[in-house]
Amino acid sequence: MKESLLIDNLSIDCVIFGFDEGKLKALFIKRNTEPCKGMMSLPGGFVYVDEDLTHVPARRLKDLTGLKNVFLREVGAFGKIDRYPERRVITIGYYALINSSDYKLDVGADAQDVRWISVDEVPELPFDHTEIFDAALIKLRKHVRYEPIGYNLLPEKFTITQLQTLYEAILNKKIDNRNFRKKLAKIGILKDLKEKQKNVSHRAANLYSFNKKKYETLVEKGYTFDF
Amino acid sequence: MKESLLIDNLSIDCVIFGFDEGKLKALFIKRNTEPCKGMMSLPGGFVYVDEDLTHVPARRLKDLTGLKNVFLREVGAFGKIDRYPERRVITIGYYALINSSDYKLDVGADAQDVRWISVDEVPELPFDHTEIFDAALIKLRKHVRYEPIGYNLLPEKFTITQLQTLYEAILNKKIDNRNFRKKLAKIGILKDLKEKQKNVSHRAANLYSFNKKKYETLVEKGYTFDF
DNA sequence: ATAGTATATTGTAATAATGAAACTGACTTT
DNA sequence: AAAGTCAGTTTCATTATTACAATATACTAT
Repeated sequence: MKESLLIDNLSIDCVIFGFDEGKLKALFIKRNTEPCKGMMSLPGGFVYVDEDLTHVPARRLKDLTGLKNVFLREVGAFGKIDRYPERRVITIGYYALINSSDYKLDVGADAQDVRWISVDEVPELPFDHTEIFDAALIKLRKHVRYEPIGYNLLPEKFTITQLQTLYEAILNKKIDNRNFRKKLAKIGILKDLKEKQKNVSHRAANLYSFNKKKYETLVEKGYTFDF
Repeated sequence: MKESLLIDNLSIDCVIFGFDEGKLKALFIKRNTEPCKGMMSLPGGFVYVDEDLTHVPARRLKDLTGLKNVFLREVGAFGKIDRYPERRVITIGYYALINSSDYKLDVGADAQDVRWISVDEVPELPFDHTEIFDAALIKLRKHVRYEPIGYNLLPEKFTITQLQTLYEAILNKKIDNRNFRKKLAKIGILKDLKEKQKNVSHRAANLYSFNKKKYETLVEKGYTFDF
């Protein structure tokens, strides 16, 4: 049985992004302890003395959603003197990208304390969580332009239209479909699965997956993207 | 007299970049306490309980170089279990850009414990300082491509050739002079000072300064750079 | 089978950015 | 005054980006 100590002045907070119904959303939980009991807030946690810092958000994600090997990026350190009312606590913010179909919340009665909220409908948050959330969204928007990390928000197999809708949701602007496809074709990091969508009431779209190998080769060669 | 407490499990470390003799350099200090006494290392420090986190690197810079209002960016949090041998300490890395002509080290005898070292000649460093340094350099290279932060490394008045040499040093590649000038002219964030270099043994170059106002206007309009 | 509906997919012309060479300017050194 | 050195401009060919609309396909309803 694990018996390690928590470091009580250092925490992490996580902005967990998902993509559903064509919208970019984030996962919030209702606080069940004081201070700020009852408010929706970012999932967070403290660091064990015998635990690497980067392990903490991964552990928290696993506890909350059951998901392992989640895509995680650091947002930054937040350390204003009075950010946490009880005592001096410095927190490290992270964002995670998950495929929300891997983690559909029960809409039943018991799940009231965990909610997906569209990023433009986020309510008032406790402590400096609004600042952390805003910083995470800004970083995501920057990162997604220069690295193909958006795939982490989609299922294994996806259509080009889904991918475009995702980019439009994150960057909050319309993208020309023909140019988008041309750019993707040129970069060549999509693997054509030679499969079609099923059970759709219109022309079925082709399915693709992300070609990670190809992407890593390009990065080594110093290739740079810009969506 | 200030009598506040240091938080002993949270520190900051600073990669201080300067540009001199056409080379990108960083400032290192020789440790005068154990552990690792005598090794060159990144300047760092601990956080006071009544001090905002972001104030710490600014204070350290001021103590070390006398410079205020230095350009500072966060690199990230470094929190491996055994990164610091004595006890569990998590550190936040920052990088700073300073105009090294504002802070010329005495090359005399007393300054042996502080040195500018070219970024491709950095020696072995204690703890995880190599990791922090590498991360800082990677971030600088990324940031400099999308924001005109390089100006912080140059004197108030500079020539376009100096600016180009700076970019070449940071990005470690040759840039076409004609296109570099065209791009600058188009962006229009340089203010032509209508002044010339003096005491040079060739045609004197025109001097410019950075037009911060213009830059901020462009950013508001959503302009994006790519050098 | 046919028409209707909804989404998938494709091409072309105009414009802008880039890369490369040849030339002029201003000052210094010999 | 001739030669050297770096500053800065002009021009042109090549390549990349942008803007823009018609056709193809799969399914549904009749």
